[in-house]
Amino acid sequence: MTTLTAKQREIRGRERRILNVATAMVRDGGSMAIRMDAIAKQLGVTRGTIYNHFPHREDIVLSLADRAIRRRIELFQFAASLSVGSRDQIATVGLACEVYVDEMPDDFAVEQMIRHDNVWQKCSEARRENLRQCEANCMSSLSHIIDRAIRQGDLSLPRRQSPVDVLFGLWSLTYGGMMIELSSPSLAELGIRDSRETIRRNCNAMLDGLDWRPRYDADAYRRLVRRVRRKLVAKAGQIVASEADDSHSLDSGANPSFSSAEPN
Amino acid sequence: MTTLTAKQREIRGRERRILNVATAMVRDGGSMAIRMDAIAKQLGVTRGTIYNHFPHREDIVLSLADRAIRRRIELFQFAASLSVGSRDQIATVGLACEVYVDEMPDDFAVEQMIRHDNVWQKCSEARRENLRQCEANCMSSLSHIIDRAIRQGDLSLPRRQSPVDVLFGLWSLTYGGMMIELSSPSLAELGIRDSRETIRRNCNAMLDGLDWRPRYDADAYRRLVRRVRRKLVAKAGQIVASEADDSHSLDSGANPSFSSAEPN
DNA sequence: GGCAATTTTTGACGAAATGTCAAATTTGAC
DNA sequence: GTCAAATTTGACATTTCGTCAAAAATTGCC
Repeated sequence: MTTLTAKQREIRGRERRILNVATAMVRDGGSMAIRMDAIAKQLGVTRGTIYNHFPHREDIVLSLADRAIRRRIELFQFAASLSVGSRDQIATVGLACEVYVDEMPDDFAVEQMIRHDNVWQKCSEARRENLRQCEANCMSSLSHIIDRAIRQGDLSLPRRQSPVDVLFGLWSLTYGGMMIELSSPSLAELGIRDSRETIRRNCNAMLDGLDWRPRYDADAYRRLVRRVRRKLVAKAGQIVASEADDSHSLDSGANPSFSSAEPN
Repeated sequence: MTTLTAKQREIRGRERRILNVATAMVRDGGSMAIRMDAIAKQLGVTRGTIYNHFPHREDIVLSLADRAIRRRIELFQFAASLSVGSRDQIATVGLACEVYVDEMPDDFAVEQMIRHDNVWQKCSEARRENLRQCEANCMSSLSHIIDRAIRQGDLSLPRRQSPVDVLFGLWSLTYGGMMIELSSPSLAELGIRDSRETIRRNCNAMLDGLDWRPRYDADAYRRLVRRVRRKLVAKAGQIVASEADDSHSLDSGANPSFSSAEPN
C-alpha cells in the first residue's frame, strides 16, 4: 500500500515538476531552450523517463500553454464577478489582463510562443483542438458581458458591428499593447512613459467612441482600479500557488542514492 | 576587369540570395527552420561559404528583419504622402499596414520572430541598435502626423496624453489585430467575419473617442480606401521586386547599405 | 516472503545539425 | 606564368534529439 501510493504519487508529481522546470527554461530562452537532457538531470532521472511523459518537446510547450490558458480563464472569470455594471466588468477584465501579464509572466510568454513558433504544427490535433476550445470558451464568456451591455441599454452597436467585434478590438488593443511593451526594446525612449496607463486610456477611448455608457470618468475609473487590483493580484497568486512545487511534501528524500550516482 | 566584376558581383549577389532562400524557409517553419546546410545546397556552395557571410543563423534572421523594417518604412512613408488631411493620412498608413501584411507576409512574419524568439539576444549589439533606430525613426515620422493634426486643430488631446500615446494605441490595435488574425486558428468560428474591416472600425472608434476630426464617415472612408489601396499594393510590389532574385535586373535600387558579417 | 507478470527506467545508438579551421583551390595583378 | 591574397571546401568535434531493447523496479498473487 505504502509503496504503491508512493510510486504513483511520484509519477504524477513528476509531470507537474517537468512543467515547472520547463517553465524556467522557457523563461530565459524561448521554447527551444527546453532541454530534455537538462530537465531529466534536474529531476534526477534520465531522458528516457521524460519521453515517457511527453512524446516530444513541443508537447511540453503545449501542455504549458494549456495550463496557462486555464489559469487565465480562471482569473478572467473571477474578474468578471467583481463588478456589476457592464462597462466596469469589461474594464475589470482588462485589468485582469495586466495582472495576468505581471503575476504570471511565464504563462503569458508561453501563450505567445505557441502562436508564433512552429510548435503548433508539430502537435497532435487533439491538443490543438483542446486549446481552440479554451479560446472559444474564453471569448464567449466575455462576449456575454457585451451582450448584457446591449440588452441593458448601455451600448448600442451600429449596424454590421457585432459584440464579438468589440471584443476583438479590446483584445487587440490590450494584447497588442502588452506585446509591444514586452518586445519593443525601449518604449520609454519612444515617448511612452507608462504603457499600461496608455493602454487603458486607449481602451476607454475606443469604448467611448462606440458610445458605451457610462462614458469614461477618470475618477470613477481610478476608484475601480483601486478596488479590484488587490483582489486580482491575490487571486493570481492563489492560482499559481496551487500548482507550485512543494519541496517538502513529496519525495525529496526518497531516493538519495540518485544524487551520488553520476554517470561518467 | 570582367573577371573581377564577375566574382565580386557573385559574392555580393550571394548575400541577397541567401536572404531570399532563408525567407522561404522561415515562411513555413519559423526561424529555426533555416538550415544552413540546405541554404548552401540551394546556392550550390558548401556550408563554410555561408558562414563566410553570416556568423550564425540568428544573424541571417536579423538581416531579414532589417530588410523587412526598411521595406515597411518605405511603404509607410509612401502612404503618408498619398493623403493630405491628417486623419486621412493616419488612416492611409493603417491601410499600408494591411498591405504590408498581405503583400509582404514573410517580412511581417520575420518582424514578429525577432520579437519573440531568442534571436534577439544572440545577435550583436550593433545589429540590435540598428533595428532600434529603424523603429524609432518609424515612430517619430508617424507621430509628426499627429503633431500636425494637433497644430491644425483636428485633434486636441486631453491632459497627460501625448501624440505618441495615440500612436501607440493605433499600433496596438492594428498590430495586435493582425497578429491575432494570423495566429488564432479560426477567428471566423469565434464570430469575426472580416477581421480587417473590424480592425479598421475599431481604429476609427478609438479616434472618434479621442475626438479626432473629421469624425468617421463610412462613405468617405470607403472612398479613401478605394483611392489609395491600389497605389499601396503597387508600391509594395515594386519594393519587393527591387530585391528579388532576377538574374538580369541586378542593377536597380538595390543599394546594400550595410556590408556583411561582423563577428560579435 | 517469494516469485512471476507488469510497469518503469535506463543508457547506448543513429540521425541530424551546428560552427570551426587548416588545407586546397581560385582569383587577380604583375 | 607565377605568386600572394582571397575564397571555398569538407572533415571534425559537439550538441541534442527521439528510439528501443534490455535492465531494474514495482505490483499482484499465493
